[in-house]
Amino acid sequence: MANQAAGKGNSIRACNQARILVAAEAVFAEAGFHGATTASIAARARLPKANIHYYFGTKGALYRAVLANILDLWLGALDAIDVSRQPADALGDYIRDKMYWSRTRPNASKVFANEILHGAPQLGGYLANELRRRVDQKAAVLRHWVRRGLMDPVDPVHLIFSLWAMTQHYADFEVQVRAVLGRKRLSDADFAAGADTIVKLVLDGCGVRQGRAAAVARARLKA
Amino acid sequence: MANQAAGKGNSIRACNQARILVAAEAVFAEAGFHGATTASIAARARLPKANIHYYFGTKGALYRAVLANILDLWLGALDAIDVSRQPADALGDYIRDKMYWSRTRPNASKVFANEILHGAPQLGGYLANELRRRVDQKAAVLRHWVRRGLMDPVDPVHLIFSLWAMTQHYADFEVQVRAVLGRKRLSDADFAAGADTIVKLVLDGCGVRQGRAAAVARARLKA
DNA sequence: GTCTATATATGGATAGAC
DNA sequence: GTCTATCCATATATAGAC
Repeated sequence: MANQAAGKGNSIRACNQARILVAAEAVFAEAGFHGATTASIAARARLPKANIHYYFGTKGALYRAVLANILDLWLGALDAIDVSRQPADALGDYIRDKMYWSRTRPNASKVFANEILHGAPQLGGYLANELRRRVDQKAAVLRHWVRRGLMDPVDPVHLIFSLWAMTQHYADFEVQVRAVLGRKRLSDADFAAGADTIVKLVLDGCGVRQGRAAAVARARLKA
Repeated sequence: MANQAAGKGNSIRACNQARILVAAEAVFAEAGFHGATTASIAARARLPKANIHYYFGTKGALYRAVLANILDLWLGALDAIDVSRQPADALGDYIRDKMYWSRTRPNASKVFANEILHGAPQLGGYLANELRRRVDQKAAVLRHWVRRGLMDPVDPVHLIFSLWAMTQHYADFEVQVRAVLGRKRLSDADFAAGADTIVKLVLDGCGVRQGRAAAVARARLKA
């Protein structure tokens, strides 16, 4: 009887926790940490307010759980920038990947942006450690491509900042993008046009040599 | 007597209002609208809390006053993109101008970013009207340069989004930039390196023809 | 015109019934 | 394990003394 209750309880638990996390991400994205209320999160999750505290203890703990989910997403994205690949493919894929997340998970991007905007009180350690190390690795990859003559000498870390800025803009500043484009909702075509523009800016802006041009650059380096 | 009192009162009034506005911009930037408290704004302005309400009525009215100040700043920046100028100069100046504001008025940028991030409840009208019209004008200028062969065909509106995103990133995501660069404080040199990277990305990314190359492009168009 | 002291509302958190 | 009812801290706003 206890086991059955526990089994059923765990199932309800997992389901309710997931519902709360989804609702919380949306509410934190819309209103920020202080603007979000446990009542509004509960209402969106269609659960009584006390359940929020039952499952996550405090509003702060729930917020940290939402952030942890988002970091999992963010960590994977930089994988595209791999030294074994062609810079054009790697950078193009990374940009389109980030735009995919801006389109499909705008709330995740907004919660992250809000956290950074207000001084990263929860993520300070993550930025200074995991993220910094990861960016340093990817900067080394970009420097390698520069040395091999596959792209112009561009400051790799500032380039990465620009990649983040341009792609996340479509999630974080979505209201402004919609207003300026005169759209009620951003379409897939809008995101594609944005991605194309960013890819061209970055590939031409970094002087990325593709195909025959890359081969010529390699040959020149050997001579 | 009444005049003297009024004169003195107006002077104190102007001074206190200005102090409150400066303090409010900083607190709204750090904490967002809901996170900011009238008490913390008053403390930063070194005035009693009740003065905030005496001068601005409500917290919301004070917030709108801060936003209005920021829009004055923002409106001027796009002036650099003028049809009578060379695209390289215009785009370069615009980028360096925006970076200047990110460096010297990061709080203004953060308050604006926070407002947009959370759906622009106050600025929705401004975005759909003034800003949209202004972007449309500047997009026409960029299209003109494209037609004259001075730069590659690039979607002008998405290009403007990227310009905003890359430059404002250094104010809005300053904590992340600092953490990744391993700085306690961003130096003028850091901002200069960022600006140089963005200028190169944009000028080369848009295939902006300068000097002799521009003359060749013009000659080709005539032939 | 300035500021202290307070009214009122909201929201985070919890006790205790079911 | 779930939820109603309630406590208490915080924050906006104001009344009224100076």
